[in-house]
Amino acid sequence: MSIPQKPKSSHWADVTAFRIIKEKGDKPRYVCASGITPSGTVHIGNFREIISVELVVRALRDLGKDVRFIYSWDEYDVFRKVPKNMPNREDLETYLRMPITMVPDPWGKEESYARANEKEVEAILPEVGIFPEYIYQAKEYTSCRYAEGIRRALERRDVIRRILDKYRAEPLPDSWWPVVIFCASCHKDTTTVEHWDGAYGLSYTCSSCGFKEALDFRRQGNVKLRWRVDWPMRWREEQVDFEPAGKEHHSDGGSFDTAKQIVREVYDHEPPVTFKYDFIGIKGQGGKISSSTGNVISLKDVLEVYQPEVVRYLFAGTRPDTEFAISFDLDVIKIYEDYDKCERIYFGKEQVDPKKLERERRTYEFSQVERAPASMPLQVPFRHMTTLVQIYEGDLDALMAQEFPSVSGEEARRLRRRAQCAWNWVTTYAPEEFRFSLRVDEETLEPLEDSHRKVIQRLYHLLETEWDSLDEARLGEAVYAFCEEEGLTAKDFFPSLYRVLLGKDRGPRAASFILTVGKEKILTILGRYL
RNA sequence: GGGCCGUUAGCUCAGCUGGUAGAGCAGCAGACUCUUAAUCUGCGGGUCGAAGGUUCGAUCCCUUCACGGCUCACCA
Repeated sequence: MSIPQKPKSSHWADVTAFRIIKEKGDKPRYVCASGITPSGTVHIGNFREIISVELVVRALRDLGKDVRFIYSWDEYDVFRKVPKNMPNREDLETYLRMPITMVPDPWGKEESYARANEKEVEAILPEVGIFPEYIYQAKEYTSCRYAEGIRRALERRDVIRRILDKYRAEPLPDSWWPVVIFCASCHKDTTTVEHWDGAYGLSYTCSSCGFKEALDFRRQGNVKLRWRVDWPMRWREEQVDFEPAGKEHHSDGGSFDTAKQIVREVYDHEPPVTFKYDFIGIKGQGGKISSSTGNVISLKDVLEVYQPEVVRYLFAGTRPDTEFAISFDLDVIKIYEDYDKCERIYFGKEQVDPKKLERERRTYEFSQVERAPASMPLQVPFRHMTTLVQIYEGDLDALMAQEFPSVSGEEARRLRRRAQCAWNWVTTYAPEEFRFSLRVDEETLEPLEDSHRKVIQRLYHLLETEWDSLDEARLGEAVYAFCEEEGLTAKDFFPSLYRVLLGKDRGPRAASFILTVGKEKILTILGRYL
């Protein structure tokens, strides 16, 4: 197609896309890769890798480029230890040293431990609009796809050793090989290479079961390259143009660094364009995650509180090399406000200086699961949503039907999702002051002094007769007037009102709250005090 | 020891194709005879870690230094 003169915007994903085209040249197709080892629950930190790639993929596609987006499950890897958050830990221990694809699923649903971890991710990525092509490395290895790559590594093992030794405290021993062999009999990696025939033949012995054999790795797939060699080999195999990596891989002597050297000196190929991404912290979560995932925060957990667009916004709006924390505390409200503001800017409802405009618009586009809506969706602030959702006691169907009867389609889906998140947040993470439940079905009466009861009664009559003409200000004034006439101050009275409505001394701003709750429910409750 | 990243208003941070700094919260003042991160309006001016350099001009580029943090030196 063509090589653009400058990035589409100053957004980091556009800048990276521009770099890829500039460094790799004008290609009919670009390969962007991501990958992790499913050796445990895939957490939100791992998610940063895949969404970072996805954003760059989008940026390239927005430039009219054809992109292959691959996600490698590096699952032909040894089961080293049993993670703390797994069930049936003792059973799992039997499988230590085997590839994680041969360890059973501790939940007993999937074909393997690796697959169970993979499935969880694959099932949820579509929710945030991410659709990579998955590559299962155990399948690739066991089908002997990488035989040539393995042979090359064996041939140049001295080169590899020299590269790795530059950074090691202890040089690799003479007996070191760039491969790991899983015993064909007991499946463990406790094997020692005895001999390499200079081509495709390897012989080994297993210290666990005593098994020994000579194999041809063009026909037998239990030989794999060690991580630091495997990565560069696959760069060439898939012709990868772009792949980011965590900061731990990016320092000198880190695996990305050595892979860069190995791909050049062993595989005669250029490394992909890259950047490093920082870790993700968690804030205000306080160990409230369900026991099924232990203390590991996964994308699923984040989606309980943040609607998909906002999750994307979090990552799209932060430079990858910056560490940030995902909050589960009061900051959630602020994050939603920021997203809504970005949305308003995108739709021209809020003015911002031209420099920021371009970036904000792009961030909004990148935040969308599919594409940006044609017109601005109805915005219901998260804070307000927490009130609504509690009035309806989590009944989202009723909430949607009664509060937003005219909203439909995608707009309704987003709103409903936000309502669900608000409910989850209120019930799980919000501070106690945020929670309430209307005493619609609670028949027990609060003991009230006469003057307080009188104000309640007068309020009842006012609401009954003039509901349709009341607004927040008028209602507020009226309540105050009633108090004064009964010789009460607002400060004295309001706790009673809240006890009557919610069974506690405090609650959301009274006037707007009453109007939001609705005539029927309010009169039901207040009517008990007539 | 190597590498990387920070150091900007009280706090949390934006600002990164160089043109003498912004936002939120806090704070202060006023409005509202209501209350949860509760409403409205106005205000506040920080040697942009330090010292050099490049430039007509640097928070933004280069060098050095000081703090703080992360990471590799085992595996993946």
